[in-house]
Amino acid sequence: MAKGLSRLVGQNNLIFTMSSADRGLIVPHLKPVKLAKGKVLEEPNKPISLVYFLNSGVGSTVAFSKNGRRIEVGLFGHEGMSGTAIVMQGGHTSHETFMQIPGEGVVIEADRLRVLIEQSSSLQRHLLRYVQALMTQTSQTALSNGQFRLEERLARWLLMCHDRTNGDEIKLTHDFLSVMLGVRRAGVTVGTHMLEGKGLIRANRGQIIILDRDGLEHEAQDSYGIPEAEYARLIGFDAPELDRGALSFSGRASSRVLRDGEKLG
Amino acid sequence: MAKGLSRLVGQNNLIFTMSSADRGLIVPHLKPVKLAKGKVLEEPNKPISLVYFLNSGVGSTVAFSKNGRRIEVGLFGHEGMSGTAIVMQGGHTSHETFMQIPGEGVVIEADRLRVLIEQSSSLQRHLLRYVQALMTQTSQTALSNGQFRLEERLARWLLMCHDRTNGDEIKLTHDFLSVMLGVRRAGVTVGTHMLEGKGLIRANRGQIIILDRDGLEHEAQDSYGIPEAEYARLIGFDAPELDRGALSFSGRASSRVLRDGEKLG
DNA sequence: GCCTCTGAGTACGTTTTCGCACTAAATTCA
DNA sequence: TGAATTTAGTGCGAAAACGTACTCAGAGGC
Repeated sequence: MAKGLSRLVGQNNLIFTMSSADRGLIVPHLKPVKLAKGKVLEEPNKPISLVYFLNSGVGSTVAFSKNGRRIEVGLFGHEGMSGTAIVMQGGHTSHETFMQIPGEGVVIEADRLRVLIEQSSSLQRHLLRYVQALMTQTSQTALSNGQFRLEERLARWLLMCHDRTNGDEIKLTHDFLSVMLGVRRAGVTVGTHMLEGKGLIRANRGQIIILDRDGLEHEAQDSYGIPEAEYARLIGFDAPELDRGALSFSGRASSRVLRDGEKLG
Repeated sequence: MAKGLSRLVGQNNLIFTMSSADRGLIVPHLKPVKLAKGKVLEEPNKPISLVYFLNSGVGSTVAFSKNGRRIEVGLFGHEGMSGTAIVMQGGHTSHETFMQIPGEGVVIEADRLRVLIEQSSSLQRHLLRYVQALMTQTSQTALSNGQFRLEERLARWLLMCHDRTNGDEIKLTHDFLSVMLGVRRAGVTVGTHMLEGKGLIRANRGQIIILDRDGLEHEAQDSYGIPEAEYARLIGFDAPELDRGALSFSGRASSRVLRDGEKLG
């Protein structure tokens, strides 16, 4: 099985799949940005002033409690955006969102996006449907956290990350991963060894390489897949006004042939 | 501390807090319904045709995986609604929603609601903000599932349920609760004994009575509270055009004086 | 090259929860 | 009233994950 959410890593799929009218509306307000690792895209309980659409890299949304417990509740890359509270008319959230794997994207003023959403109900609809896909992901994360074992959750997370990056190499530390999964750092080390022992990944210092994606999907049991299918249903990967046959992604292309550095904005 | 989400159990707070213009728009299309325990409000992967606003009782949204694992990802009562995928323009979700504690409410055709949302951006905004509050709840559930112990999660769940019911008696079985929390039935039995031992609740067959709400909140650590605060921020409990001083809920009223059978529709 | 720092590997007793199974009590139904 | 069913209580070994802490190795700086 090929990557579940890839079409073109390097181009934001939300912008790619909106109507050309909406794209015409939004593109003039987008500025390209480089996004370093750790860059904060949303601060908890603070009004969101900028909304980011990623072309590459991975962002993470983390919920936390006062006593310091934290866990990832959302993950997005070139298929998504930050600042969904703008789309939801809520202004901000209690979560923190930051870059986990560096990349680039385009950024728009939140106020400007608000205006555009008001102007175009089709744009609003498009972004709302993305937020619904994201909600499905969060729900599935709640299910995974409560019902799946560390190893399965690790496999799921690696798959989600793999979907959002070019190539098969993921650069991050066990320490970082342990926060995302809400487990011990040592637990991640043991977990990666398990997956390594099965020949599914190879792990070096600060790096995990996906060797057998199918095997990982099997390992993740059915903790992986539902949100990805929901995204495909709600957003899809086709440019709505181009030849569908030529561009559609139906789960057959390999990640290696999809490289593309093209940027919008 | 009084209940976190109560104003009037017996009247839907989303409808109560919308502008009177929007209320005038929606009320003619609402039909009162009784909602028996187990009544399915949304089926997984099926278009939603009816949207329910509860006046009383509690509904639950459950995510599940193919191999039969399931867990609650959303809970709502008189403060909320079913069918949020209509608001999100997604049509349906992969989850199941059903009544967990019987009650009553009002129901509207999904297609009709779609039209009303299109007509009134303030109505849409109101409902979107509710969905954001619900997302916060799901996120917090993901955090709880991954980071809190059974006893804490149990306390949290009881509090959330208490917020949405009249009085201090909650009628449900350990078996049911175990599905919601994603733990063993026997685990719930042990958990309730712990809370009972601390004098926070009393449990009989098919019934749990909240004795010490403050104690439960302390027990739940900070797994409880954030979504409730977010709901208050985004929706609130005031009728927007009435004297705020007279009706506002600021966490002082007791659940016992809030009984009210008044219904809309 | 050596030192320092960061990230990973490992160990071990402990806690939490599980899976399973059996018993007991309350409720319902015939 | 007695049988059947549902719900709750209990026990026990096993699995999973935890907290903590110490060691080891690669990478970068001086």
